[in-house]
Amino acid sequence: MSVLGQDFFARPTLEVARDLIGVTLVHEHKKGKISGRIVETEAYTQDDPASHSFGVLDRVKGRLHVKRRGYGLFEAPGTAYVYLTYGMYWLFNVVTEPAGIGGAVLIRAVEPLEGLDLMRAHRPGVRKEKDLTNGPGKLALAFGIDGRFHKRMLTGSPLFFEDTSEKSTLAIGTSSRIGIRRGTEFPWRFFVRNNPFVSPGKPSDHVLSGRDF
DNA sequence: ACGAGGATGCTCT
DNA sequence: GAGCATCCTCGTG
Repeated sequence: MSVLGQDFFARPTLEVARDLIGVTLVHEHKKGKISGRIVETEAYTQDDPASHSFGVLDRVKGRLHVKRRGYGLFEAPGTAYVYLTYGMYWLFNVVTEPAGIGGAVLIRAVEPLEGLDLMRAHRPGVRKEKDLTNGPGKLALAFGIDGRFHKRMLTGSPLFFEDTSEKSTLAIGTSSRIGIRRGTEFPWRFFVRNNPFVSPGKPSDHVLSGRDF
């Protein structure tokens, strides 16, 4: 087991998204340790109409405007990009590529490993274990991740990624991404095949699988 | 199992 | 004012 450092994230976004499958997400929470195995991710790149970084550079004529949404995607690799969607749910991303290039990976689902009691406390009313973390908004709630983590470095405590040795045996599928209107033609969602902890959402182009890795 | 509809607030046009 | 990288509840089958 080893903690993933900046060099892991300073690579092409698609590679990072694929390689994060099987990695353990750890939050050393004040009330106890929470962890889960990542089973679903999505890649968002700079030249991607679905990404918050899309067109940001052009619209300000080459100069980044700090207040604009998407600015955080140009931060150093391994930085958290956390934002509120639908006015209610935090979505947790990790910034990829060298600093100055706007890419990130959305963590969409994990399989709970440690801190199930804390997850349940953060997700009152949830009955089945898989419903604790089988979606990007759900896992943020279960892990206690919110806007306070925006722009924080994810290469050490309290929130970080831990590599494991069992990854190579995982059957990884791909599809178009979920919940987007533009960029639906890109198969940039990665997930563990036949894993019950993957989110129930439908890919935006209604094609269930691309090629496998 | 699956689909429709509402919640809710920030960003951008 | 529209759109949003979502989730929950409540229908029907």
